[in-house]
Amino acid sequence: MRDNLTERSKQILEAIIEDYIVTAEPVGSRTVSRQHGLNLSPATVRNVMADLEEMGFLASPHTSAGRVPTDKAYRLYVDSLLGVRKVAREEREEIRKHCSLTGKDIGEVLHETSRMLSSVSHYMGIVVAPRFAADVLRHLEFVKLGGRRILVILVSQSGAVQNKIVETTDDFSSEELVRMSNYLNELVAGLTIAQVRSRLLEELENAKTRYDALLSKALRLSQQSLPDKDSEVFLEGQSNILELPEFADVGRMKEIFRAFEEKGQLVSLLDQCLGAQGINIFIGAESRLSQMAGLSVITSTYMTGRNTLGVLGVIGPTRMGYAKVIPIVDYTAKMVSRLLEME
Amino acid sequence: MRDNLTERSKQILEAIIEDYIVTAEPVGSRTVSRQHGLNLSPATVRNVMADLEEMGFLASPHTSAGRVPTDKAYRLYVDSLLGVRKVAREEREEIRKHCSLTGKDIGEVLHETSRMLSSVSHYMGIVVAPRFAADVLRHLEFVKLGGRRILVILVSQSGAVQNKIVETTDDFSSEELVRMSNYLNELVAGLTIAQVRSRLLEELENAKTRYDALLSKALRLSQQSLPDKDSEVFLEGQSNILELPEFADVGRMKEIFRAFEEKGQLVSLLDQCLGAQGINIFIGAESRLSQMAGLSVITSTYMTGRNTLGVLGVIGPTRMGYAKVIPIVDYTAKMVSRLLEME
DNA sequence: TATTAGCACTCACCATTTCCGAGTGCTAAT
DNA sequence: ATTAGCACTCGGAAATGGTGAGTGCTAATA
Repeated sequence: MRDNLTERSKQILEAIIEDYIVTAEPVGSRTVSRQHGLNLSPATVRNVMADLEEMGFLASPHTSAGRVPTDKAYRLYVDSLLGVRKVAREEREEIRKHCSLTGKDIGEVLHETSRMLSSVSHYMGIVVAPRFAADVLRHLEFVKLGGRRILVILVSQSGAVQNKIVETTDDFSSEELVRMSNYLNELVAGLTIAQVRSRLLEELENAKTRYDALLSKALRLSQQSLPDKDSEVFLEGQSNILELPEFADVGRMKEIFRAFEEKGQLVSLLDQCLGAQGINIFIGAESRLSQMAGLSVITSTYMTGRNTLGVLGVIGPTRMGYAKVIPIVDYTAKMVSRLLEME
Repeated sequence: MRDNLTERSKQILEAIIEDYIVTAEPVGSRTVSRQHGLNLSPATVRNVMADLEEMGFLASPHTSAGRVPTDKAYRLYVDSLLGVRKVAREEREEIRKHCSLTGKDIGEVLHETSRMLSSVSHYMGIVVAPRFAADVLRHLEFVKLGGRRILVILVSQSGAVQNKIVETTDDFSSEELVRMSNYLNELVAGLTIAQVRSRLLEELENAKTRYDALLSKALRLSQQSLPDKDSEVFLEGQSNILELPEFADVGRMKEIFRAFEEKGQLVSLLDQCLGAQGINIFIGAESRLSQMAGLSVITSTYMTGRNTLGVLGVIGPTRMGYAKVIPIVDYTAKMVSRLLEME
């Protein structure tokens, strides 16, 4: 038996995967031969299964258990076996009805999206907020707080807001602050936050401004508030995966929760998807993170125009209901994109 | 034996509690008689223990196990047995070094505080952000986003920022938006957000503004953006409690995580502490929440001047290291208060 | 009278054993 | 090429028995 699979073995593999997805139990030859249309005796199925195991698509936990699909099997499954399904009507409803902007801020919208993804998929929903630094600065404002504290507010094109408190040595008047922000708004109009950063540096060197004390202070002030915080991640529905039998073991559980508490790794994993547009799937150990063993991630990017903003998706067990979840993620990404469109 | 405890039985109870706090194992009479200064035979200790059990301070999991302190025992312990300790030097260090404001926003500061509480205490840290509505509005601003979308930015006295996207039917020019915000800033100067709300309504009725289309639109616009979101909660260190032996059971685990995913209940529990200044302790079932069985909460309020802002604290098992954690929470609350002071 | 030693008893916990059946791989028959 | 038949494997549940920490009671002791 060569490495290319016959039609039949594909069908059997698919049957095993689909059975395992719902039962989470090793699948035996009887089961396959019985429930699925293909009329084959258990013995025949066993032969095929032995081949599939040799090719690395199946594994047996021990001699007298059934077979379990490997990551390789899931990969094949999502790449070629899986028929593309549409989003079910109720799911579509639930996604749609959550889409509204008025009265919320961007963060809230993304947070809710993550919650929605988790509740529709019954796994974990994850949304990575746009990198602020990559966005175009729309508006900048200084607000005087008590004492020597100044609040710097940055608004990006897409409506994201960042604010930072800065403590100054000088005591600026409100009028000075207004003048400063007018000056700066003009200086940086239309630049991305990242560009603003270098623009400020340039300007600091500039002979003209060097002799205007107020302006150069303004430059310094805004510079202090530019360091970007790490991108926000919204991860919801962690309790959903507590229900899964494969994580009933407390040790495994701990490991996963520890991993998710440190959002950084998660971000760098999902950042890899930023480049590739559309649906992206990591199965189990494919991502190099050992903590992801047994977990799969389905992501898609959301964007305005041709500008990719961020990544959203669902994290579940490798035996996730791909056929159902993939369309959900896809549809959600599209809806969020449309929602954030600021023509 | 009447309900008032002799000095000796108090000592024994204390010994049992403290032993149980570190071991998480039922404490037997041998153990008590051996390690603690009071020279008593196991038999004597047993007699006392039997009394304490009858009085409801101890419970036996089963005949041949030691005794376990009840919630009532912990209550007595924190109220009268426990000597007030100071914060250890290293802990104080760790708390202090985290206290800085520059380059962060309020949310970030509180989030970090929660993380810090969890890492210092080794339980969960929790911080409830100030109710925005109770704070005085400092500044209000409209920023035009693409299309018919307007971003409303509200800045409170204490430096908290809320922003909301509002979709309008009219297409305002930037100049109009500036005029509108000037008008409104003047109108609501010095009022709390809650007061602003009613002030806006009043003004909408007002004859003067009724005939100025722009102004009345401004009023409606800002009104739309006032509905407060539920107060933010920062809960960190959930994985810490995964380590605790009493939650090794998966069922218990699930329950707790489910409870914490729904932050609402947590908030309403902690809101009860807003009134009472200073340290506040809930032990196990004292809070009416069934999910809190086995958990205790130590909280304190943080404030600027005599204005209570919010609540922060630590959530741990009932057998928490009270002697260590209480001072930590107390000290942290003071530091955060000082940090947010905006003279 | 308060404390303590002694002792019989209880019961969770651990390790061991036993048993069962689902599932396999092989071989021979179709 | 497929399938029936069969011996074999091995995890997991249930039954068994021993161990020891801990108890409550009683009688001796200071």
